[in-house]
Amino acid sequence: MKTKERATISDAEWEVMRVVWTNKQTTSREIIAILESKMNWKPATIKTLIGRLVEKGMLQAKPEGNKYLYQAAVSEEESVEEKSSAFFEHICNKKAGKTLAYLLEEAELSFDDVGLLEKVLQQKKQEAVTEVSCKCTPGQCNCKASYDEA
Amino acid sequence: MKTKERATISDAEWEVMRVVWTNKQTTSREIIAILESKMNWKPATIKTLIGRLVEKGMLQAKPEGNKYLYQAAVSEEESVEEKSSAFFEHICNKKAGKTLAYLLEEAELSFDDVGLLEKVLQQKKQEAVTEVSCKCTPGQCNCKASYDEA
DNA sequence: ATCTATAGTTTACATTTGTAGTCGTGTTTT
DNA sequence: AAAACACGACTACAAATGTAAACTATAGAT
Repeated sequence: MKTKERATISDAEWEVMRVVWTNKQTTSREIIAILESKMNWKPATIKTLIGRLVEKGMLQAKPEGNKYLYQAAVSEEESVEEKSSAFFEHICNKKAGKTLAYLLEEAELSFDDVGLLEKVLQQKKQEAVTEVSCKCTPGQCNCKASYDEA
Repeated sequence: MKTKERATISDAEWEVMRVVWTNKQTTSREIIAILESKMNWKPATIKTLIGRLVEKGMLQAKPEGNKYLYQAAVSEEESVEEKSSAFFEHICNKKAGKTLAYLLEEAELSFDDVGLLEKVLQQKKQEAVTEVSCKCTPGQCNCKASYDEA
């Protein structure tokens, strides 16, 4: 049924991706060096993850002598956005605002961040609606009756 | 190594939880009625998910005659927060602000939401720092050299 | 009292994920 | 050249997840 959608990056694989995203062009040796202690993984484990990421098309492996140079085939932004969107699919649209407020509270922000957020928020204020539309399947959220919400 | 952490709610299971969170007290019949068409799941599938959620301690099953009344054993807020925190562990602290800005842009917000967010943001402005501390393992983000960032 | 619809329990099975060992083959070192 | 090593490929294997059939007990219908 699935529209041949892009495979997802698992948590363990994500650790590897972060290394590759950080080091544009890297080797398995370097990835292993960076993750072995942080994750307490055996080199073999990391090799497996690299292999899977290549299979999934998330990593590109350029032959370099008898080994490979790895580089990301998907951007970090793109991936983060995908993962976060997936997360928001778990909650009702109407709860997005409150959830964002929560995340905001939890975050450590710089003045610049706050500035950026203020700007975006100002913009959102323009497009703000009186009532966010709930697209949930009946029975999966309590929005349908707008009057039963404060 | 893991501190006997609470099991997680998988995506499929999450669908069931949403029904239970919405209907404080519910029956498998109702859960099935709600999800069968939305998810294109067979009743058996939903029964399995319910069973697993009970095992995991996410659902409480109160005997009611020969069947059960199900209710959530964990709150939706708590669960959403856990899932979102897990997500933010995937990115460098320094990127949290930009990511939030992205999420904000993507969200459909009401005036109330904007108001709430403004309030929270004002508060964050107080506690804002000049530079967010990066806690990443070297090699997993580019923050270490604060001067190589604009 | 019997039949039947139903809810829960058990079993099933492929895929994904986490975690890793082994093997073959070049590469580096001595 | 021989030994050691490094890297990718292949294999392994348990747990989690998605998906569901089969079986069982039972409450309600007739």
